[in-house]
Amino acid sequence: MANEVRTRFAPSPTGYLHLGGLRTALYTYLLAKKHGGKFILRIEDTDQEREVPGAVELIYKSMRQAGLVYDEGPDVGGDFGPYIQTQRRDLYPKYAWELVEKGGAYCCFCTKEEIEAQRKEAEAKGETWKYNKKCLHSVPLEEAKRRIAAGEPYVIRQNVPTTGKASFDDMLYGHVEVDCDTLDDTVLIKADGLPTYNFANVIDDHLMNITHVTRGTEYLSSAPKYNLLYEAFGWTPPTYLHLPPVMIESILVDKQTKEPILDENGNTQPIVRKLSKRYGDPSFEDLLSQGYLKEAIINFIALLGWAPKGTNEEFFSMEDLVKVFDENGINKSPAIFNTEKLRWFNAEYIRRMTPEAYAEAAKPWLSKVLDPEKFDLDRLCELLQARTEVFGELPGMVDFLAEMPELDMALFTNKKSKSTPETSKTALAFVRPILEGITDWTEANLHDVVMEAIPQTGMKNATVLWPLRIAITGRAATPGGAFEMAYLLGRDQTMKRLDAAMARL
RNA sequence: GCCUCCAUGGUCAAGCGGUCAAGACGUUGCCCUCUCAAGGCAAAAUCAUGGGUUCGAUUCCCAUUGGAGGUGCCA
Repeated sequence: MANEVRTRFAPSPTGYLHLGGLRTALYTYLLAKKHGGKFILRIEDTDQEREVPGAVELIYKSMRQAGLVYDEGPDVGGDFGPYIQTQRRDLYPKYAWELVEKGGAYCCFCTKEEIEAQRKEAEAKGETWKYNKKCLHSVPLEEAKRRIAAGEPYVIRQNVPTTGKASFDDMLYGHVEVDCDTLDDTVLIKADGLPTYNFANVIDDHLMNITHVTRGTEYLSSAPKYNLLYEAFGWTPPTYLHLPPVMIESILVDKQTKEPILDENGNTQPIVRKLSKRYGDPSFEDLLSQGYLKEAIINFIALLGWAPKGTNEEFFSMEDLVKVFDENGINKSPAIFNTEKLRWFNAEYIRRMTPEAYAEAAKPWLSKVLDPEKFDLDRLCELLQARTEVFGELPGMVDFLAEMPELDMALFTNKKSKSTPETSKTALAFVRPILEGITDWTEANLHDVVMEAIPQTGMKNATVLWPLRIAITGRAATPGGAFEMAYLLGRDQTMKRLDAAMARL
């Protein structure tokens, strides 16, 4: 399989997998799978200072939960391992030296401090800083080797041509070309001996036979430089697919206090920014724990900045996505994460569940506030399914069943049902004995008996039923009407709450 | 500042020289109705601006404006 497509998702373990990363992983997976190829996970942990403990495990977990099964990776093995860059550390210098011998790179003995000073100076003058190739010109290779042998710290820099153009071709963005003189001689091997991303990605992608490189557009402007590296090695560059970032619209807040920063008129200021953990934007894990379905999240995230060709269909399982995915449908500009649409997708997936599956998913949430022994949770689930957008909101929707909330008497005044405290008082006085007379406390009985009696009052149904529901639930909105609520509460609770409300009217 | 990329409603978007410029979310109204949902129906809302090219531009080119990214011994 010489032409087998091999893609890789290569996160650095600096925290959880946020939605932008998840989408990159998803597209990378889909690209491989639609060609029947392999999807590989590689951990890019060459920046040891930024590494967060436990982040690697969290990545594995998130990938599994999302259904992004990788064919090769640190915890599943493969023929091109190791798949963690720090475990490949001995590999990189060898290639770097090969490049040095070929003239594509050189040793640099300038210290971080010297470089920093130069950069500051250039910045003060408003110029773009670029390393001046001092060590390339002033330190011959033999001398460099001697100094290194003597233990002097050094880095290896890419030797970018000073003239001409560098370019690459992207599946989405097409041909991208830059003047070499705008490019800096970036560090390939750091003083700690580890490679920078700039070098490691090229080496590893080549060594792992990666055919398609997918990554964020933050690499778009440095990609020509990577191609220079491929050329210097005499390697064929991979096919590139750069993906725009995912943004979120929020309000401007203080980074420390998280308090909104107001403008001169005292209003909050809307801003669009990249999704980030720093501001507490939800990760995949967060959304799952809030009660979003993974299928809904994946479906939503797939459609964020991408649309399938030739169809208006919006619902796709992972299998569907593999079939229908087409990189040409990716939008080139950043997409804004829209919580409303995610909620809708989630609600829609919930409505499409079988009642049994719904009940199974909902009961743990309901049990947080309701004793399963005391309530007919199956009936409650039936009522709740069409009203559930996010499972995490369930407890707040039903807690009034467990305990009667503080009754707001203003609720007895309602325009639509023509209710006033007076009509409510009358209505409740009328309904109470009827309810009390019902011995078989079923929803159907409650409904039939009360509905049959209402015409005697000369009031419309709502004028009688609105106050009843308010009296026993204390809520303006409930997941069902007066009869459903009365049934769920049971006879004792219903009568008790009714009496308490009547006493106050 | 410099470099790269991008630009259709509030959001996600279809479109790829001739369309009354799809669809979805959200919004608004109506219907249904014992509340809220769900469901049904309807509506408002988009081609950033200015120049070209063309018989004809949302579509091609240029500029402007706006946005994103890069400019690290971070990825």
